[in-house]
Amino acid sequence: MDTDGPKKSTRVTLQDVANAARVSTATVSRYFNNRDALRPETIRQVERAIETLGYYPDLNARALASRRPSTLGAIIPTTENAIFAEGVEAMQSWLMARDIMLMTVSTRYDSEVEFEQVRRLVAHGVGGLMLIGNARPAKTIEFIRTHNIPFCTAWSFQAESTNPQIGFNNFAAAYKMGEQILKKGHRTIGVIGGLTQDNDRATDRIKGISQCFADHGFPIPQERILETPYQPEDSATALDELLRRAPEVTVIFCGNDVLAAGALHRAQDRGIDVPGQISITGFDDIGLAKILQPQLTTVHLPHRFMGEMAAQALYDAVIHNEPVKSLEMPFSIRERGTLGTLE
Amino acid sequence: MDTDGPKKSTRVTLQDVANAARVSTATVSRYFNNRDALRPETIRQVERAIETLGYYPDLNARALASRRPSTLGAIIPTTENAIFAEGVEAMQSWLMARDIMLMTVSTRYDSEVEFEQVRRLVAHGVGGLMLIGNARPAKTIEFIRTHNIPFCTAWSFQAESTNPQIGFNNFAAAYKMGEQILKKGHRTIGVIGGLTQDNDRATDRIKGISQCFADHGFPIPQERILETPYQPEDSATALDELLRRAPEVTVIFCGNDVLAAGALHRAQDRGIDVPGQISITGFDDIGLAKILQPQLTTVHLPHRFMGEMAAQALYDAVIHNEPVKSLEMPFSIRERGTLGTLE
DNA sequence: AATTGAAATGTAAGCGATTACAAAACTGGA
DNA sequence: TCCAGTTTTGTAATCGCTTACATTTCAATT
Repeated sequence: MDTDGPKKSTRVTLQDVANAARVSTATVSRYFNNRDALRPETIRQVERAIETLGYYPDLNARALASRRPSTLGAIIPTTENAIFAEGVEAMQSWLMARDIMLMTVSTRYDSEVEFEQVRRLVAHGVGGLMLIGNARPAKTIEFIRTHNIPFCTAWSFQAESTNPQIGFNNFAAAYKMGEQILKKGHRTIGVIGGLTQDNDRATDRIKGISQCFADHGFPIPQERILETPYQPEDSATALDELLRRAPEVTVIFCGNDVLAAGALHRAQDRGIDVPGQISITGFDDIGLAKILQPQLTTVHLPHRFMGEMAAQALYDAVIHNEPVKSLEMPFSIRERGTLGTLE
Repeated sequence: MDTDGPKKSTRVTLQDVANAARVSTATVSRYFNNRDALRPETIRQVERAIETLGYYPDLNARALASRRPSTLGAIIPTTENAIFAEGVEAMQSWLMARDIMLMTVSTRYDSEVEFEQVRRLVAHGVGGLMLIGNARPAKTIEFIRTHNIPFCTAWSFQAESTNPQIGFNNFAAAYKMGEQILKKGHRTIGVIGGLTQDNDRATDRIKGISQCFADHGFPIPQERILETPYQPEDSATALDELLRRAPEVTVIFCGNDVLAAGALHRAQDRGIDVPGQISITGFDDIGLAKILQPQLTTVHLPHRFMGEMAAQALYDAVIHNEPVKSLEMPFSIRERGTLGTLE
């Protein structure tokens, strides 16, 4: 069919450099991994050879020979909204500075897909894995443990979990937001949460707000708690449903900022003033929160910091063989425009 | 210097499977790569061995031995807003189904960083690369070409570029949006574009809208064209500046949806009705466009399709040694709420 | 039963690196 | 000058896989 000759991109190898520098491959290898063991004179020779040949090491071959992985994996529910982007980006930068590549894949919130992705990443040789949250079929963690791969979960910190976790307490954060809401005078609340199946973050957030209101004497009736998929449209629909069921609510606690955006949007569409008639709160504090009109009152999380900590933990585990230890991240409420005071 | 003990996660290897199945490693390898060459009987044996041992191939070792890469790279300006996320996600899925991993890294819109990332990905052994747009220092493409790595650029299609491109004509799309704006009766326009340095998309979009208005007899004065970084806050500031310079504008063309969101937000903050007093248009049609209130009138792009096409092109190049051929994607205007009619 | 060619399998040499271990080249006393 | 101890370098095995080539197996002919 085509006449493009075979690709002969003859890679420059260690051997080539060794030849050019008139030393052995071991010496060139040492140049990269153990430079102190070399005479300055030798270093210069090798340096020159590398320079003129334009050599750079094949990181996969290195990983194979050294039994030291050059990649880590991050498995997140979705890349299409910003919730995880910032944290993963921070992770990536941190690792990259140490010559480790982060392979990021997504699961579309499906734990079977997640399992598949774990297998794939392991096959691709990642030395460690980061997963989101703790809720999933046992086989996934079993698989990882069986293959002796360091891992941590993130975006969630649950005292009861045995996973190494770099995350925050979703329950407590939601509880705190609840207190804030109560402080503003609200007593009648509706909840639009994410799907709780295999999602401990969604679950804990709903639990947190529920517990808070119950503790203060205003338990939330079941029919005022809705679960909905992770799309603004779904959230908009949920808002309609919620107002149908309980038109008397004065505030709506949303499981995350995207849901809050959808609810806010629909409310405004229906001519409902926010926060005049109804208040709305979000969770995560992604960039979106500040673009909305009014700006979203939401729970702020240290995404970048969390990403870096996860990176570091995994790195230490893979390179220095340290156990991954859990770390609880702080959170805080960001008061902006969507939570109003009720006289 | 620390005493990190050796990691002893004994991997199950081809050899192990071969032993268990009482065949040679070549046969087991054939099981994966050339199954037809095997007797059904043999296939079953190998299958059983694989099953009981829980074996899965080391994709890096395979890539090394077969000289067939198992990874591709995508280098995008940012992962933190959704502009590229959807396309890259589609790319990823497409490739994953073919056992190829996509390594995605970001440049923060810095072409030096981009160059570094290219080097890194190449060192990590990617078989092909996707970059965004055509504007960058020559050395980057030279480097890629020198190393004989198949590549394509995306999100931009320029007749004058010699790169293989899987993208759309930003100039034409902006021009078309201009016509739409004119059709609504607007004559006095302001432009908030992204930074044009090393960014052909931002450049072409500004050129497109400018050309359109000029062609129709309403050339846009230089002072009504602003360039701003890629953050909603910057765009908000730009809006202030624009209204200071030219309070008479009736419509603002924004270089992308994020900028449009920022401008919209600020306008509303200032009590300006959109689209009553001022119209705003976006570009890209990311999820955000439909969350805003009112929804954004913007240029719709086939993100997923583009991602898949890029994946396919690169795949064919890497696996079947075909040259990467350019492909122009269609675009369309999505009329929503932020572009009003002027009587 | 012998022959033969195709089909199935095995042997062993890489792929591009790292790293025990061995050998060679320096050191500085005695 | 010689020797022991340190540094520096080289040799060659190895990582987990693929694949050219060699060998064996087997069914179909004669």
